[in-house]
Amino acid sequence: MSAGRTARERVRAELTREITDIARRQLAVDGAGGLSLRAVAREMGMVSSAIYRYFPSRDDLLTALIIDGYNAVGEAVEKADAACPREDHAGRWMAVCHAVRDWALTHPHEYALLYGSPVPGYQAPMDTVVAAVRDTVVYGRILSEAHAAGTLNPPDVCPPAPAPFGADAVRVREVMPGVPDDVVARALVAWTGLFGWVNFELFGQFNNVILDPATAFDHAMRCHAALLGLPVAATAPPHGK
Amino acid sequence: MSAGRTARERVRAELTREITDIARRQLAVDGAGGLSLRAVAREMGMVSSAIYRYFPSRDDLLTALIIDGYNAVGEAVEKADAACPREDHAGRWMAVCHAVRDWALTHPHEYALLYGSPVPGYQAPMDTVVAAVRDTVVYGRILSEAHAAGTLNPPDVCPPAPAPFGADAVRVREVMPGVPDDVVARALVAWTGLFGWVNFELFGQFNNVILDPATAFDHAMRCHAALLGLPVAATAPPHGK
DNA sequence: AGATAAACGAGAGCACCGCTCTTGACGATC
DNA sequence: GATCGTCAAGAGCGGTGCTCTCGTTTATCT
Repeated sequence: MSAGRTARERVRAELTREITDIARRQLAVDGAGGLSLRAVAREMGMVSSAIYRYFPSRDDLLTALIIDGYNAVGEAVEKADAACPREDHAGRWMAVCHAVRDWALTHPHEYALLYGSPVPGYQAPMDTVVAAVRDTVVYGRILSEAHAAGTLNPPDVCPPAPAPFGADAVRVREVMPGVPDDVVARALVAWTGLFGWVNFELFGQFNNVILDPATAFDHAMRCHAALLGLPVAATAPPHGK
Repeated sequence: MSAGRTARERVRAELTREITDIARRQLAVDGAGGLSLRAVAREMGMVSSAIYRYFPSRDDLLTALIIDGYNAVGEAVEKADAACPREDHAGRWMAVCHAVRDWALTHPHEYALLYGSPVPGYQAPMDTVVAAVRDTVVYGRILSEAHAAGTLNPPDVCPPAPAPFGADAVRVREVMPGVPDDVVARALVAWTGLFGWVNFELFGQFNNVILDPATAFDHAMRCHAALLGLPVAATAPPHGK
């Protein structure tokens, strides 16, 4: 079962992988719009129509790259979380934030493909959603464990979550069992705040304004941690330069 | 000065406007990637090359649409703010949030053009930045006035802003004079949180999870208001259906 | 072992795109 | 009335995604 049984299946898997590799390289250079099947074929010494034996359309190739991207950021988040002491829930949250930002900064076009504007006419198939929530699962687990450990003490500053929110909260709670509605709401605030910040930084809204985004980002995520009720220190960790 | 003096200038201005109108309509249907100069020309009964008399390249047409978009959302924000009592700073913040979200929901492709992934190879010229900050100026003025009125009382939950952040804070403070560093930091948190939420909602990250985004959004923005120190009520306003 | 079916690469071709260049007609200005 | 700048039109270049057909190769079934 190491690879496909027949020689044909083996070379097919290898070529498929080569296509996605080249496509990812092009993506990193030119962005999603610059991804060209013909260019991929040219670089492989093939003819453009041959690519369609492996990916029936450009969108299917994009889907493969999107799934790979979600898995890459999910894996980065998982590793960052795993490197922290289990009981340091605030540190794990901060590690997740920095992992997302670091991955986004090193893979800007892939990040844009995942969290930027959807490519026009492209409909994300169901295959993507399972990979898309890998990072969210990690995030939810941190909150869930912090709540179970009793270290999640959200300050009494927000108004109580409105009753109709409860219906949505039960769905979000699937990735953070046991967490009460008010904290679920704050979890959404922090999660959207994390990606909102990275979007601003990556898509240029901070240009000429925030010149030291690393410092500001770290502090902003600490504010989110504080609102969540995670006990967070003031000074920045030794992370980054 | 109502319009250009000569007849030639008048018809030129009119045609330029017609081009942007058609382009905006195409943008609303097919998104930024689907914007085609040839299609615009076809709809105008012109030949494609004639468009280049008015916009030297596709990117220049995009720039015009981007500037229009920034002005549109800026105007929506200004109107929403102006409709509130001056001293109700929390209400004004909530009005701004809902104005941004409502405009984004009614103009999703234009919003994506402004706040989504940058189109590959496109470099935003300087003309765009002045229009881009119209909404931010409104936001900053609300905070500045609330601070001056003494109604801005941020709860003591966040760690103090690190010293290196001060350099960036002075630039942000240009749109919110008088506001101390700690509040400037929280202002960035709230602002990125607002657009981060709208991005998630518009770009599909909430699909199958948040089914009542209006309710959740309103509450999330109230949480941000609370963190900012704006006195905010619990229940939702009569806004929307 | 031989026949059958599936998979494959190559090539031509379609309709579209952004963009450039040239040409001839029109209109404002001196 | 001549001139000069502006304009729409057309042809054309190189690029794109995608389809179809054509021989060839490979795996599988009888």
